[in-house]
Formats: sequence, C-alpha cells, structure tokens
Amino acid sequence: MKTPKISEAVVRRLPVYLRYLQYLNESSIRTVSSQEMGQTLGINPAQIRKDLAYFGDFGRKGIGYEVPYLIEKIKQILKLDRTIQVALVGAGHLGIALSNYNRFTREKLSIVALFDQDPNKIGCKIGLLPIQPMSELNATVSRLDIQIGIITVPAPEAQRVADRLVAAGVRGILNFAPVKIKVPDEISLRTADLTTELQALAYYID
Amino acid sequence: MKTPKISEAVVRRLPVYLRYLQYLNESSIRTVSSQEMGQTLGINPAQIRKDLAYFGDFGRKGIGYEVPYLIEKIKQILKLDRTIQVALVGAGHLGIALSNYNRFTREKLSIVALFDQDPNKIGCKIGLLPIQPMSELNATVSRLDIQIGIITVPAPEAQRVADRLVAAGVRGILNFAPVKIKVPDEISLRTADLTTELQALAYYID
DNA sequence: TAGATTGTTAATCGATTAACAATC
DNA sequence: TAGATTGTTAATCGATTAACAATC
Repeated sequence: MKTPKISEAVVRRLPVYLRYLQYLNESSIRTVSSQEMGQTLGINPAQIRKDLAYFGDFGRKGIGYEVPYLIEKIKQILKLDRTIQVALVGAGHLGIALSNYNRFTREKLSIVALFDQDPNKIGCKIGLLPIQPMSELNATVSRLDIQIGIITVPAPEAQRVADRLVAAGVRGILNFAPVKIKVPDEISLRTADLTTELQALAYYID
Repeated sequence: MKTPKISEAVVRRLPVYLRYLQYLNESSIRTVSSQEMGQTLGINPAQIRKDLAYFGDFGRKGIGYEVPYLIEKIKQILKLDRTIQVALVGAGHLGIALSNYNRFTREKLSIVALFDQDPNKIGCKIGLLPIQPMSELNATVSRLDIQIGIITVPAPEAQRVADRLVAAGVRGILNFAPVKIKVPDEISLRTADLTTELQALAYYID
C-alpha cells in the first residue's frame, strides 16, 4: 500500500466501486472483471484497473477480481475497516438526516455525538444520541476520540464552528454550509454544497 | 451567449463565483478583478477569466469586472433570472432540509411541490407546502410547469421515482439517493451522494 | 501617459483511454 | 492449450496555468 500520489478523482471513485461490489456480494456474485464493473458504473475499465493498481495487485489475470477480497481491500484503503468516530454540529433537518444514515454505522464510520447551540434542543434525542451544548465539544471529542466533524449549521456560523472543531482536535471536516471555510493545512476539508448542485443543474435545463 | 462546449468543471464554478459576487455586492463593493476573486476563492485568476470569457466579454481591461453587472450575467447563464419550478420527492429530513433552503427561492429556483408515498404524511405542511401523494405527480408537474425533480427517497425507491418524474415531464433530476439511476439522454441528471463524500474524507484521515 | 487588468493564445500539466505483454 | 483479463506503458485528450498584446 505505497502511495505514489493519489489524485482526488481516484479517491472519489473508490466508494463507488465499493458500493457496487457490496451489491454484487449480496447477490452472491464472487468474481467480477473491470469490464463488467465499467459497463455498470459507466467508467472506463482501464481506469478501474489503474485506480485499483495504485494500491496493490488485487486482481488475477484471466480471471478478474474476487469480490469479497476486493471489498476488504477497498475498505482498508478508505479506512472503513477501523472505527472512525464522527461528531455532527447543527441538529437541524440536514443534520438529523445525516445522523440517520445507517450506512455510516455499517461502515464503522459512525456519528457518535450531536451538538447544537440552540438551548431548546439540548438534551433532545435523535435516535439514541442526545443533543449536546457546544460547551461540551472539547470534552466529548477527547473522550470519544472523535476524528471527523460534520458541519450542518447556517453559513454565517460555519467558520466559527470549524474553528472550534479544529481546536477540539478533529482531523477532518465535512462542511455542508454554503460557504468557503478555512482550516489549517493538516486538517482535511471537504465541502458539499447542495445549493451549487442545484444551480449547476439549472444550466443544463433546455 | 454562444456555447463552444462548456465543461462541467466550468459550470460548477459559476455558482461559486456568483455567491462571492453577491457577498461583494452586499458589502457595496462595485468592482473586482480576477486577481482578487482568485485570491479569495483559491482559484487561478486566468481560469476565472477564461471561464467567464466563454460566455461573453464581461470585464473591462485595466479595470476588472463590475460586480452587479457580472451577477446579472452569471444569473442569466445559469438561468437563475427566470423562474424554474422544482418538485421534491421524499419528505424525510433531507427533503425538509432542502425545501427550507431559502436561497433557492431567492434565486428563482424554488421548490413548489412536495411528494411522499407515506399516507401518514400526506397533507402535512412543510412551511407553506402540503405533502402530496405520488398519484398527484403528473397533474401537478403539468399544472405548475415543473422542470426539475429532486429525489430524496431511500435508495431502493430512487429508480422508480426517477422513472415517474421523467414520465411526468421534468427536464432535470437531482438525485440524493446513494445509487446510480438511469434516465433518458435528454434528461439532465446530477447525483449528490452524501455517503461517498464522508467515505472519501476518511481516506485523508491520518 | 503609466499602471492595471482583461481576453486569448501557447505551454504545461494531469487525467483518461488504448494497447499489449504477462499470465491465469 | 486457447481465451480471458490483469497490470502497466504509451498515446490521447482535456483542463489548468503562464504569458502577453490589447486597451481602459
């Protein structure tokens, strides 16, 4: 698992491969070729082989890839084989929607703490998790060894929340607020902007 | 507004430019250079100029871009200057979160109808909008001239919902279900997969 | 005018795809 | 063995960046 320099495009395709492989596995299909995967996913087979080959020789010439084995390997690469604890800040509808995604827990990437600054929400439970006040952030991140923070607060508060997450010690942030936030270089940041998705779609209408 | 072949990457940056320009406008800043924009947004100034130049000569040499004028132009390009009606199928938390985004309405991209298949939800109101049964889809899409459908149902139902939206006459679909769906070529499709975002982020931890 | 900044062409960079030897 | 399919190198394609004449 040497890494010669993996582009973001490659990393973004891995979860797509993984999901398809899990579907195959549930269908009791044990082997798959890059040809078949490419067909289904709309991705060039050579690209799939190249993406996978960055991380190791997972296939067998003349045969293809063994589904359960490849699932294991991709999980390792994406670190989905070990527990990664996630905190979510902003228990609005989007926050609740995300904390309900059970796929996260299935993949050992699980939201284990919820925070909100609204005093009326403190103590309410979403599923099994109580909503905590922001004053608990540092203590909870340390206690549960939380590595990732998800931001689902309104845009004007996003930077402040990001700063607090960084100070509390998270290693990565997934930001859903429609604003560009700044974090130190050593913190991984991804921004998922739902409004720009819809605006970009409008371009293609007509 | 001739289109020599605009890449998706360009279209995805336009909403980002727009948001920053709107921020400048609210701050009463009337002029901006590609230099300044690039600095703030972390994008190469030459790229910004090139992106904009695909659609027209919006700037003035030696001066830069006039903020209100450029806002108008980008809105025109993204078709945010005309009303585009949107229907949302799946009134769960994610659906409610999206229908509450007031930015959409501000941009004349507004969610004007909600659908769900759960009989218990029918008639409940989210903001001003009642949740309608799927049996109303065709009639409502026609009556309100709805052009875009947003899918926020669970993955196993997504393809079926997409088929119904297409049959009802929408032109574009924004899919939030974590599954690849198929639509006819003439329908624009974007998939926003929140689970793969988080999985990709995990790769960069450590 | 002098300084600044665009629009655009050319150069660079990186990602995708094709091709094929290796080999199951 | 013959057919299939990988891993990888080379070729292609497209996107980003640099450079600069035009001009405000």
